[in-house]
Amino acid sequence: MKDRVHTEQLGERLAGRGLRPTAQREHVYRVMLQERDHPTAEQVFMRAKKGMPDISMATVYNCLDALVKCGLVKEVNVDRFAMRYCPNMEEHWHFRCDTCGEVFDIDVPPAKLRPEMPKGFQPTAYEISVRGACPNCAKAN
Amino acid sequence: MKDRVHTEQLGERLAGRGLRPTAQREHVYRVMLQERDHPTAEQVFMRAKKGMPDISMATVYNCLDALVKCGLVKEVNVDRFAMRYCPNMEEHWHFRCDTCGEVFDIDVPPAKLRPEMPKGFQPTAYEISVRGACPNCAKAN
DNA sequence: CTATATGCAAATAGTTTGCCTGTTA
DNA sequence: TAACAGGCAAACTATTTGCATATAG
Repeated sequence: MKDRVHTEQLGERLAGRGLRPTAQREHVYRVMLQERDHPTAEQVFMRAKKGMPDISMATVYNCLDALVKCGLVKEVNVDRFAMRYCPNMEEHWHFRCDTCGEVFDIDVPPAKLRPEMPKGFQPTAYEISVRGACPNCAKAN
Repeated sequence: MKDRVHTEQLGERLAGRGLRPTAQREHVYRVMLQERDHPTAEQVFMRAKKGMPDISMATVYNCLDALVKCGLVKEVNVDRFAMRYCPNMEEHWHFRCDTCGEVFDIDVPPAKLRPEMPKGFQPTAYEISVRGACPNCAKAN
C-alpha cells in the first residue's frame, strides 16, 4: 500500500521535472522500494530484469538519474567503487561495514544532522558516512 | 624544514610496513607536502613529472598506496569522480564546492569529530563531507 | 642474489554517449 | 508528429594488472 502511494507520486514527480513516466522508470522505482538496501546500478539492473527481462543497463542508469532528479532516490557514495542508490529520503547517515561491505542507514537526532561550518561556507548537502564493523561482523570477529 | 622532518620519517614509516624507500616514493611524498590541497592521482602525476619526468602513472598509484599504508596520506572520496589524496593527517572534515570543485579541510572541535553510533556498530573511520558553495563561490553567486 | 619496485601497455570496472528505433504528450 | 526514452554497442575515465627490467637489502 505504501509502495502504491509512492508509485502514484512518481508520475507527478517526473512531470514536475519535465520527465515522462515510462514503464521502465516505474519498474525501477518499484525495485528500489522492494528492498530497503543500497544497491549499485548493477544490482538494480539484475533485480529489474526479473520483471522486465529486456531492460538495459543504460536505461537503468537513465531511470535512476530520473528518480534522483525528482527527489525520490538519493545517490550514496561510500567508497571508491560503484555508486549506490538509496530510497530513504529522510536525512540520515550511512555506516559501511569494512567486512561484509553492507551499507546501513543510521538515523540521527535532527539536532546533530547539520554540523556547523566555518563562516562563508554555504552547505547544501551533508554526506556523513562512517566505516567500521557492523553489529553482525563485530560479533563474528 | 618541516618537510625535511616529514621526509626523514618516510623511510622508517615505510620500513615499518615492510615497504622500501625509493626515489619515487620520496618524490611523490614531497609533491604531496608542497601544496596542501586534495589532488587526484592524475594531478599528483602531473606535478611529480616536473621533478621526475620518467615517473609513470602506475608508480604514482603505487607510491600513493604506500603512503596511505604507512599513514602519511589519507584517501578522500568526496564524489563519484577520481579519488583524492590528502596529506593532512589531523582528523577533520571536508567541504566540497559544487561550483569550483575545490575540496577544503574543515577543522572541527574534537568533541564533534566522532558522532555516536547505535550500539553494536564499531566505527573505525569517520568520513564526513559536506557539499555546497565555498566562501569564494558563494560571494560570486 | 632475491624480493620488491618501476615503467609500459593492456585489461578491467563503472559509467556515459551516439545512433537508431519506439513511445509519449 | 515532435520531443523524449529505450536498447545496443562503442567510447571513456579511473584504476589495476602482467610482464620485463631495474634497484634495494
